[in-house]
Amino acid sequence: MVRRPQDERSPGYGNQPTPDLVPGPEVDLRVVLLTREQDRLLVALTGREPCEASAHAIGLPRGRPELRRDLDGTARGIARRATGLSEQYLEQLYSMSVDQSTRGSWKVVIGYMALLSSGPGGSPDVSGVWADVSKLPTVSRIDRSVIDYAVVRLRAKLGYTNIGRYLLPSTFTLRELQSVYETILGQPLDKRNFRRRMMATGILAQTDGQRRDGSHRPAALYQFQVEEDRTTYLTPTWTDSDDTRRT
Amino acid sequence: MVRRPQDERSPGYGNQPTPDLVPGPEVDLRVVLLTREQDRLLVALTGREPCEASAHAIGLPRGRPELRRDLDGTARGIARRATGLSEQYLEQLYSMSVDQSTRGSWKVVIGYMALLSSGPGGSPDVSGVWADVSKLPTVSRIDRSVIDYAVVRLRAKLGYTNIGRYLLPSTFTLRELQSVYETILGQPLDKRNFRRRMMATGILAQTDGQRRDGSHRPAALYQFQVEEDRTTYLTPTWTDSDDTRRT
DNA sequence: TCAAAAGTGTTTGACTTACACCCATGA
DNA sequence: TCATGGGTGTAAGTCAAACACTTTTGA
Repeated sequence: MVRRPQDERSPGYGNQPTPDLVPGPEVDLRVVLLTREQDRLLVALTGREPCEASAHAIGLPRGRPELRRDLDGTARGIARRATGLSEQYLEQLYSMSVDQSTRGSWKVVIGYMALLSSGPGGSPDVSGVWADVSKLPTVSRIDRSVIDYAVVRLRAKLGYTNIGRYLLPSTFTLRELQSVYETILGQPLDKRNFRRRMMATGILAQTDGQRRDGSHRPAALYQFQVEEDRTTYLTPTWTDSDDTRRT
Repeated sequence: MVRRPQDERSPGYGNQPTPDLVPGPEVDLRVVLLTREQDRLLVALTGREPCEASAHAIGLPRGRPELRRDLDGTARGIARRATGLSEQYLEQLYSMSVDQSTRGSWKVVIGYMALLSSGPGGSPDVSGVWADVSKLPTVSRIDRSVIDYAVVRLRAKLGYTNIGRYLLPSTFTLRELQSVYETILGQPLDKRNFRRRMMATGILAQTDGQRRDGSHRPAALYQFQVEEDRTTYLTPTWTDSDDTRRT
């Protein structure tokens, strides 16, 4: 209950050795670009340029912040550069500090997840390879952490959002939608319960299209009716704006 | 299905004007320190030093990354400096880019949430003020966003974790626990249903202590039995380690 | 007519909600 | 004895899970 309005503990930037003069850590963005193909979840990995300070030949598309773009814009640019396409969904994952022991400093790595629908012709092109997330090649520990966490988030968000839609083309069969869920969750789902649950959301609309896929009954094509309500995604929303006034 | 193993799009840092030479954005940490007192959720706000580039007299405790500490450690240091106590729970919220239009650049603001239990003597001390989150004084738009998002996250996590425990002392009555939930959710809860739900988690243990609080029946004191299973918190876990080898 | 995937309902148990009274205590 | 908050149980409804057969089509 006692409250000293101000005391000798220093507020704000503290009293360490004039921190205004130290340069601050580097910021490094890494994007986990995910797509789906034939019941596998694929992540885009690009080659490393020989000069880069990485012990691994391959890793997540990455980049530094660009002066004329905010974080999301930079991440989008990295995704675009890797695939030539714009992603359908982008979400920031987490920022972590990475020790650069040899330099006696560390940097901030900001992870992003981006989802890309597999078009009718299979996986989109990428300047590198699409690797199955369940059979990853050797990548750096950091890249590995970011990829693992992206999958954890994606899996969790399947439960309370319609994030799966961003891995599908605009029209799709219910079986394809179910496959997205099964691929990400890593377990089979009951067809009837799944269809009932999806229908109960009220955002699926049957089109009059059909897909003939073999010597059996064709499947009805569906589409999502409305744009997603982003508030259910529990991602912050703000205007990217100034809160300083001087200089 | 077509995959070019490598093509002319540049991987990695891209071909923009030698980004290795630009200094990169500043990194700025802000901590939403929350505690609970008498059915109000309080956030710690500290005074701004006159030289600081803020238009507001008061705001979230903040700081720059420190060379010998990682992000979480820095956030903990900021919390400690503001309260003199160590927080019970710390979680990174989100990183956002903030336009510093007047400088033609931007910085990265990394938000943290920290929870502090109100001790037996009321709110802990703070070098500043504890403000009711539902009646915030004027703070910067960024601080406001970070605070709002912290409350959103806290509210969401009440649903699937026991995060509320970090706002309580080690022993507490069920009524106090319920009050934590009611304060954060902003709505009253049914006493019987709440108690049943809490008991069903199996992590509450009744102690043989009691609390006499007025001219009525004393309440039994409880405590949480085990340390929290952090995997339910959906926060990434990794070893803070090197992934570079050269220089 | 056969193979293969599409499509369709019901039953059960678990969980959530709403709701009202007695209990122990100090003043 | 009264005022105050602590403590308890049941019934109804909703939601999730398990489960099997018929339909449509091309070969």
